[in-house]
Amino acid sequence: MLSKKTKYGLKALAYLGNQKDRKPVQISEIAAHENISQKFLESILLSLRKSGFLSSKKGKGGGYYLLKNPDQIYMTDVMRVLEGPIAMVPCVSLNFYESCDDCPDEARCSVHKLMLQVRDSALAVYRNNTLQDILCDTPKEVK
Amino acid sequence: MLSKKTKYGLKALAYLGNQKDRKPVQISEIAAHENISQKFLESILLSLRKSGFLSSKKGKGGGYYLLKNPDQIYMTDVMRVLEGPIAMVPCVSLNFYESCDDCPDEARCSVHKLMLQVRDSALAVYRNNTLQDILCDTPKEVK
DNA sequence: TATTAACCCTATAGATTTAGTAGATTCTTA
DNA sequence: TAAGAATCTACTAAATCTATAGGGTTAATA
Repeated sequence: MLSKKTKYGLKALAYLGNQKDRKPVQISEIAAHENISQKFLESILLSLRKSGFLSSKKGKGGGYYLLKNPDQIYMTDVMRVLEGPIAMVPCVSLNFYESCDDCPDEARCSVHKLMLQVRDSALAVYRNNTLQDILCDTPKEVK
Repeated sequence: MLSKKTKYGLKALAYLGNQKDRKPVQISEIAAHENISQKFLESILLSLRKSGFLSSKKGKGGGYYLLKNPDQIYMTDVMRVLEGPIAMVPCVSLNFYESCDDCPDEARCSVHKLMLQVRDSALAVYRNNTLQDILCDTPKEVK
């Protein structure tokens, strides 16, 4: 299951991506528009800022804004920050690899065999989508 | 993340699939061989039996055995029983659909747009794999 | 009839998720 | 320089999920 953190994070990024300009948007506006608990969203936006997707401005007229163009923001990176590993088991993870302590031989492990394929297929989707591609009214171009 | 239930369930199915015949195999044997908590495995095998993948025999010489040939056991079905929905959000689930109460328009939802692709790609993998395909020493045939 | 092994029910520690609360800090504007 | 607006930080808490343990019951076999 996708965590609400990821779901809200994606929605917030999309909301910012749909803005005409890059003027700061307040947390309260995003929260209201996307039906998100404001305080929860606050912590999500913070982690998106710390990982370099967003920047923020304090004080009056402040808020959050995208640091890059939507077509430069890859879902692979966003998902890894919000949801964590793309792989469903650590032993097939590219960025968060860990061997299973209960499994004597990865090469002969059924779970490994299957989850490797699942990881690759998910990765293909995330690599093929930028924030631009999932904005509303933006039909996905076939590459 | 893949739950241990699913991981153990897959391993148990694979263990049974690797047997030469279909004689009942005891829970204790599978648990020992695959490093699984016996009690936990018990409940997993029970749910696999109730969903029609396995059958069991009580008493001496009893145990669990596969009801079908490994090449007739599709990962799509196994995953749905063990892990639940294949989709990461209910609003893109084929078998467990639920609309999001916080989302006014699915067609214009970024999360929906992305997760639909992820579901399809995962589904493609699960549909293309039977238990036979993930057994050890069984190279996956290209279809 | 004794043994064996699946079956079934209950409880629980621990982790994770999803927030809510309170206050501090920083920036902008008047 | 004061006031207000907004982010930032830290602590807490409820709710759920996960993984496992315990113990008694039922059915099959020898």
